Amino acid sequence: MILPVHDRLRAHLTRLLSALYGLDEPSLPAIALEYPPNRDLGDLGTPVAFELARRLRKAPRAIAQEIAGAFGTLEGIARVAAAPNGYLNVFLARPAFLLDRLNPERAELLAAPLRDRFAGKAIVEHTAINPNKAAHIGHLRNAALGDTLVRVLRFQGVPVEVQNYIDDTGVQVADVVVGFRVLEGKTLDEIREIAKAPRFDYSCWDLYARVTEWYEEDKSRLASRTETLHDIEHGGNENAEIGAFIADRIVRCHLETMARMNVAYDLLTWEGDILRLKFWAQAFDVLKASKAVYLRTEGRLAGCWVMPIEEDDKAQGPRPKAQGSRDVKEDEAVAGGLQASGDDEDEATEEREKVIVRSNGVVTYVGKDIAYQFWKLGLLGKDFQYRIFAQRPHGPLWATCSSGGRTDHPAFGGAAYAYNVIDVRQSYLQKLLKQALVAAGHPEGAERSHHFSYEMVALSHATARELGYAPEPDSEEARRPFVEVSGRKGLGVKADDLLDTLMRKAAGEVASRNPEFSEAERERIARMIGIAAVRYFLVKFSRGKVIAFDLEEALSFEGESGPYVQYAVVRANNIFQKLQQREGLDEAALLAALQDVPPGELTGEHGSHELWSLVLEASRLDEVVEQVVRSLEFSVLAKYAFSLAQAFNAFYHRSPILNEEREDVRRWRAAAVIYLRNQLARTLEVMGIDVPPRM
RNA sequence: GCGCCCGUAGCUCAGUUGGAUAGAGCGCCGGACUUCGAAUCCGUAGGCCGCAGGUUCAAGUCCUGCCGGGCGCGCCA
Repeated sequence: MILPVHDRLRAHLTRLLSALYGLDEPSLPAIALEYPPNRDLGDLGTPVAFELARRLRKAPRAIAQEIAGAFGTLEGIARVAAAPNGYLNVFLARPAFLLDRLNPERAELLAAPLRDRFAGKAIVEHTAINPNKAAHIGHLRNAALGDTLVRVLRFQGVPVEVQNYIDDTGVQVADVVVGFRVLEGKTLDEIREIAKAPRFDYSCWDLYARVTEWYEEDKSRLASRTETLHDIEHGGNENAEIGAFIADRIVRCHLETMARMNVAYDLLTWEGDILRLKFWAQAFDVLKASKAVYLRTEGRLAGCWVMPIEEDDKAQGPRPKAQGSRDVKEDEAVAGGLQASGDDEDEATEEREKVIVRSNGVVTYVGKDIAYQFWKLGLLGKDFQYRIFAQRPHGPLWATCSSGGRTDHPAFGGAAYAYNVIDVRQSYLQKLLKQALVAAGHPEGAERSHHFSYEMVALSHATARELGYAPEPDSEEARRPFVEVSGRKGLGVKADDLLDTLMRKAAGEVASRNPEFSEAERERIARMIGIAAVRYFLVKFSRGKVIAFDLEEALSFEGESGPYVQYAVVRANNIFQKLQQREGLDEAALLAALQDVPPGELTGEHGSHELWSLVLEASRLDEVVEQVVRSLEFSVLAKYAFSLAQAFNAFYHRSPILNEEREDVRRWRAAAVIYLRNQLARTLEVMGIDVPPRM
């Protein structure tokens, strides 16, 4: 870890600057720390002298020299130097730096001061797939980002509660119910039978596409959707029972899929429970009391409870589009109110308002979400009941329920921070959520609510073609850079298909290199490699970028990929296996004797800083994680893992470790590689990627 | 119309508290396996960082305007 060094150095420089120039701390510039382009210049550097130049009326170089001259001594710092261009560069005490980090007790001491920076629990909500069909590649992006967020927060010591929101009462479930009952004429018992076959979610995927087609052939058929939806909302009838059954089974399929990706949850929150437990009524009281919403008595919104939308956004001309839940836009509206009235020009001057409760008394989607968000932050004054949804090796998976819950559940909700991992198309709604919090007198709640937004996954033309989809040669679709996924049309790469393909390919690669492996061993390792490939792929792009998913590219195990990083760790591990075999020397024994070995290889006396560069770079994981949490940009983490692996591979190729003849050199190299391997494995863990024993 | 996002090498993308010489993968071309594993490594070629202004000691990064593309804006969810 490098952050303790940053902190110590900043504190020292701050004291130094105020003593040297009589500047009081608040007026000091922030001390930026960076890494000089090469280790000859230094290990850390700061341009602080540039910032002070004007104020002190001195040349940056002179300031840097003064600081260097007055620097004194600081634990862990070997020396400082003023560069001719004005940078102040710092050289670390290299052997101590590495030894500290290889000693668990010392490392613990170093990390301790950074531990208590975060107070309170964070809730991360992710995945939230409509429980009516199989998960697809877009859902995998959500889960991979969400789960990585969970892992980086936990890395920092933040207690995290992972929630998966299940929209069991929405149109999409209703559509599949219509499919089974009306198109297929099935009863609940028959559906139960169908669901016993593997991959029930796949059958629903196809059925859902067929229902959509069926609606399109004759719009009057949408009446059965409306009727079914009504039944589901009210409960106590066969449609509701079927809907509940389907949602339950599909959620179990989704959980299996996500488990394959090393993704797990603490709690499933069901929309049905939010309705049944009248969370909304509670939130509504709060909003009314704080005047955040009010009843419209005239105009076209007469009879609606509305929330004023502040800010400059005077959007008009609504364009009909999406429907669905968290994973909205994949299913475009097929019918029903497709024509916007478009005759409200005369009301252009009217203040913008968002309807929260319709004139018929039914709450909108935003309303339910507001109630949920209030609960997440402990501002609702109401709680769910809880049941155990499934048993897992590491403990039960809990789900909300409306009655008959258990008393021995952990405390859920009431978090200090809430992260909602939902794609960018929901930005508007997420903004309203924060506004509602502010309006209800909880600005700090809004502060602590984060919409983790990301762009969608589309398909490359090549991959769409492979799936049997070819746009009209001269159409607009054909000219676009990618093809949009559509649950409605059933066009998309199913998550399990992708995972199957990846693991099959990985198994082939493993078999060709390790023919002696048992089938079980091969499959186990292939699984780890497959996961590494998808998870790395989904996280390496910045979140604001549309991924044009290309199967061939995702299947690559070479170059910048998850398996590349795994390979580096596996090779490093092999070195130490050999060390044990050849010399009977284990890692602990090797490290124990290190203190007395001349450290020339590490300090650069042998003419190269390469080994030290590896150590320094490997130590930056905590800094990278901090940057990742600050920016919520995980591509940084992926690039870090890759560049570290790359640096190791290059080093490994050039410099013998076990076969090095000079004893001291061999030992320091081995020590540095141990540290690098530990850090790289840790980095992979934060990305949800395992390290195979061999590959 | 208004808001948000994207525009960097042939392709796909990093570069997200403004800092020292703009990077990687893929692809192309050429090299390295009797050595700790070639899922690897080394080398060559490839750039008005969309355009134009501005701020700054310093701009791919911040500000303004424009161009091109995507998304969003409902008594849907």
